[in-house]
Amino acid sequence: MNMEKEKTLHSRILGDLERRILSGEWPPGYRLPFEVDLAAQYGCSRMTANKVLTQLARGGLIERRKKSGSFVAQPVAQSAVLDIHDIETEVRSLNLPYGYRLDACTRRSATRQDCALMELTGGGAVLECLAVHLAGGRPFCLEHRLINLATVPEAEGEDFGRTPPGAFLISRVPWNAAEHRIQAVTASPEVAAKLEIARNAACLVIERRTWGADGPVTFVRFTYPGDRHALVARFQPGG
Amino acid sequence: MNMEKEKTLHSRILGDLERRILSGEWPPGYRLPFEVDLAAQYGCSRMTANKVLTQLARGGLIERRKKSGSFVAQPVAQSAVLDIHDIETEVRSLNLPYGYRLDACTRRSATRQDCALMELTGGGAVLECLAVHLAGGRPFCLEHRLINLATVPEAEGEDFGRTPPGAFLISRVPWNAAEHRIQAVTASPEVAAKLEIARNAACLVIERRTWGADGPVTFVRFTYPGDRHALVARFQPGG
DNA sequence: GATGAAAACATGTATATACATTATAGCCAT
DNA sequence: ATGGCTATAATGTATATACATGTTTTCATC
Repeated sequence: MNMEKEKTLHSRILGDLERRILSGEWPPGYRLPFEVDLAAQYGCSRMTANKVLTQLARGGLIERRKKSGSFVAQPVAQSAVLDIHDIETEVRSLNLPYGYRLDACTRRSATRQDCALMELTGGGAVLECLAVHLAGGRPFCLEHRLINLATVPEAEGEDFGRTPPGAFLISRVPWNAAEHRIQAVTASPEVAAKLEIARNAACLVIERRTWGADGPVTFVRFTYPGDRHALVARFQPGG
Repeated sequence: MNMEKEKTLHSRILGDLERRILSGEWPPGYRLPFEVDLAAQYGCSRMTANKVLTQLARGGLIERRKKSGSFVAQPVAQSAVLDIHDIETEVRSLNLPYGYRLDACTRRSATRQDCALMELTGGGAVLECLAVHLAGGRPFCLEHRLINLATVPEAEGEDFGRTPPGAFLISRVPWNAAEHRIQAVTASPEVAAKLEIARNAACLVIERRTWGADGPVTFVRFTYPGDRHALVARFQPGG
């Protein structure tokens, strides 16, 4: 498991400090040596010590305060990194042929629910798409998407019958923030029918809200059959 | 949404390059200026340009190759950061009193299933705990945990009747890697009874495997009522 | 022309240095 | 005491420099 070679100076120091923190030798709240002292202890320059401490801080293992020093952070949360892939990629990595079917695509004024889902304030026009992603001819997941036409007016002219809106949006619309929400739900009769699974089967639901510089871009809800899909995340302190 | 002040030199440059990449002005595969050229364009030193490019590379937005230069990466995946909190913290942040009940705690030789769950190779002794976390007196989530006694021998003497094994492990055992697996499942009759939910209700299952320097440390499966719990992850390119 | 050595090149890492920023401690006058 | 000033200490950022590392290109030799 531990395949790091720690070949560079600062990665050796980083590993050493990480070990001290993670082993509890330096408990939460402990003040670690100042940059100059670390530099002296390891026989390196302050810049190198700074780089190490900066990375530890970015990784959330320590907290830095001017004048006071650097402290081991209280372990409030494990932050795991979740790679959320494009669905076509996901399907193809299972060695299954990918397919896509657009069920509906309508333009309308944003309802109150639309506004809530996209965290829209002003209202305006939205595009709503319902689609099914297929793997090996069978339903793989459902997509329910709202696109804010105020920030993505060019989406109105697009034909989403062949290419999923996700691919279009990823390649054409700049965005700078996203939020994911992962839940388990019981399949409604409609969802069960579309996914060709048993009624009341468990489904994994991933909702994503995306923002660009000009406000909300899109909201999308993916619904996967629960017994056929899992999200995997990994965590390595300090990366 | 965009609350960044970009006050330092390299964060301004970083923001500028990010904008160019995310807006599509520099498409995937595009070779960005060399460090020396960037330094010249922005009137800064090569070290500053290097820092910016290094951060972009860490964030996965670009890929760097010696001699060849730095290239905008193909957007293979959105990497979202998921903060997985301690359950007691999670419950208290809902303003509910936290409770905990240990249902079973047995020591045994690792079965084949135990080995598979923990990715153990050699076998050996394990500790298995079944517990319920309560919020406001009602079941909040189930915990099913295996502890590898080969790497955590001191767990055998612990009394997990009061404090959950997770708290003990987090505070006492060093670990350096973890993997999370998130799924939706249909509640079995036993699970439904323990969580006091309807039979066949959807549940969110989070499994975590943890490794230390000496091999697997623990495996834990948390089962939440699907309609009462969600995981939230956020993503900001470049952080 | 093929092969391999050498030069050129871009990034990777580390150092010494400088100055900016900011929180703390101590001091001084009221 | 107390309010506010200043000195100080630690981190934050940036620069110039140096050498290491790994690729690609060039070029001399066989």
